[in-house]
Amino acid sequence: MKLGTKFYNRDAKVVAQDLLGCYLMTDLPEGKAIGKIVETEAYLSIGDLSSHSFRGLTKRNRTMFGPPGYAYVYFTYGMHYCVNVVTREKGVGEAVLIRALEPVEGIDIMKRRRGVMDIKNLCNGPAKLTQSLGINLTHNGYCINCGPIAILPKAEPVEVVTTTRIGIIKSSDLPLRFYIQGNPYISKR
DNA sequence: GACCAGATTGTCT
DNA sequence: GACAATCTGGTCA
Repeated sequence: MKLGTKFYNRDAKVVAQDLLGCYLMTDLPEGKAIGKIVETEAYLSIGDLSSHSFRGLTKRNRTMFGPPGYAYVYFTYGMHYCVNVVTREKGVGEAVLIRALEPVEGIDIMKRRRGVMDIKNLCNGPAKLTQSLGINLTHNGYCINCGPIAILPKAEPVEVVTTTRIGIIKSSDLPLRFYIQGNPYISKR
């Protein structure tokens, strides 16, 4: 079973919760790397001042306004990449930011790419997991499950906790951050 | 463990 | 010209 357009073409806050427990995989020449999604955040198109899509379509965020089920990768703070999954129909501008993974496969590759030995420190942050999985700007706009980036369905149901988002100033009071209850691999702060 | 500053560049005002 | 959906390494306790 594969997660199709129907799965992604829903409210970002619904998709964000449903993605918890699913597996994010990259299959690059270096090798395969898989992690379980344990933390996400939803970014909406209306009333969400911190969403990149809030000010309308720009060169940078055009992927967010594309069809659902695509990877939106952006560059920030002069040195970091973050991955999102686009939700809703083309032109809406909603996405789910993937904030943390629990390493499952290809851990040696992740360690090499990160230069860190501690497993708990490989994917517990949005910029860390992109580095571990080898994701960069060239993957922006890729269709998920038709390229080197794939998302696999969850193996078992998970217990979801809802809180406010992290690392932003505007609209930081909205309850749009979700993570798996009790999982040791989430980012903290 | 908690708090603080620095890195570094694309993008928007 | 200012700032950003962040991380790391330092200091102090």
